[in-house]
Amino acid sequence: MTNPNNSLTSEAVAVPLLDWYDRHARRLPWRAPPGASRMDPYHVWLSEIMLQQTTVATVKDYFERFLTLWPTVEGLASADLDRVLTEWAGLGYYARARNLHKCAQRVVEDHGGAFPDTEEALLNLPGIGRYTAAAIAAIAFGQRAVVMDGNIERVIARLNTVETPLPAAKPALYALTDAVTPDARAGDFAQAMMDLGATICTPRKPRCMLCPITAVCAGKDMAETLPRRAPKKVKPTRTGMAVWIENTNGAVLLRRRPESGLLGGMMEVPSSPWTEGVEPPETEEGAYGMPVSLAPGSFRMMGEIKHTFTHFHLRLTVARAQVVDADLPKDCIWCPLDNLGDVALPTVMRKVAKAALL
DNA sequence: AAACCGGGGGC
DNA sequence: GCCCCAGGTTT
Repeated sequence: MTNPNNSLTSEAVAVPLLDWYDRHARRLPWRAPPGASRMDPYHVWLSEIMLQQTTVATVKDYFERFLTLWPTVEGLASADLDRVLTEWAGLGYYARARNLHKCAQRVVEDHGGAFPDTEEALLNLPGIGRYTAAAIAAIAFGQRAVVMDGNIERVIARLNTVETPLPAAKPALYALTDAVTPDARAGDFAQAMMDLGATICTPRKPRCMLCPITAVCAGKDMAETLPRRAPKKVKPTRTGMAVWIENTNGAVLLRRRPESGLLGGMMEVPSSPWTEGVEPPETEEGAYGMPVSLAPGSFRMMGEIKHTFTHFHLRLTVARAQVVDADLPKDCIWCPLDNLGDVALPTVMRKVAKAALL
């Protein structure tokens, strides 16, 4: 691939970068120690799915926990989806967990339990897009693949002073990444670029003085301003009221959300609809009409929690009440307070629980 | 193009 | 503490 600005070669970038990587590579649970045998594709895949939209520090414990529970892809494939969602709780983007489970089953059923070793075949698996297919091909199978994620986009935009805003700049950034990707050690190169982006070539306050490739970086004097981005949209605020309903056995009423959409398949504290542009409800009238009768006088306001999703802010008032009688639909359970840690509760609902129990 | 979450950094 | 932000896949 020709180099569009005709200045940066793979050698000028990859040699000092890989040298830095060999000396400073972070020891991570999913990374082979230097000189060790190749990583298990199952481990590479699991870590890459978790690392989508999620930081290394957050992923570490989840990764080790998943491998303890399911040491092989066959084990994960035969696990209950609800168990996988429970273990995934807190990582966010729960469609990833559903696709993870589906992908494990496809690997077992269609590929005899072995991950395919081409980008094209990997791309056909659920939850594996362009980035993850390239990363697995390079890291697990030693192939030359062009790996592009947000960190690498940033490093490349700065190296070449690309001033076109994202996402329009993506094709140019891909070509520039292709131009500096070496034939050998493409997997280590990709990991080195991502490490560099995470620790040195950071979005704000980049540490150019510590950068192993600062000598060949065209953008080092304007690094913090790159890459440029199209202006972001403002998020609206939605409000509602969540009602923490307890029975006399010390259990709380939880409901499973629909399989798809926001927090798909996760458990929730029942709440009123989340509506935009109104003040959060503070009376019983705002409560969701669950098929329960509440003990007279047991309804109390417990405070308010805030949470932000991809496309809106949420303010939920939290109320607490005692139940007298209930005829629960199938998607509802009574969860003993001691078992709250063992259900698929997303972070926003853990905030609700905390407010209700204070 | 829009939907999809949570944690961490900067102030 | 409170913003503000970055970040792949699917539809």
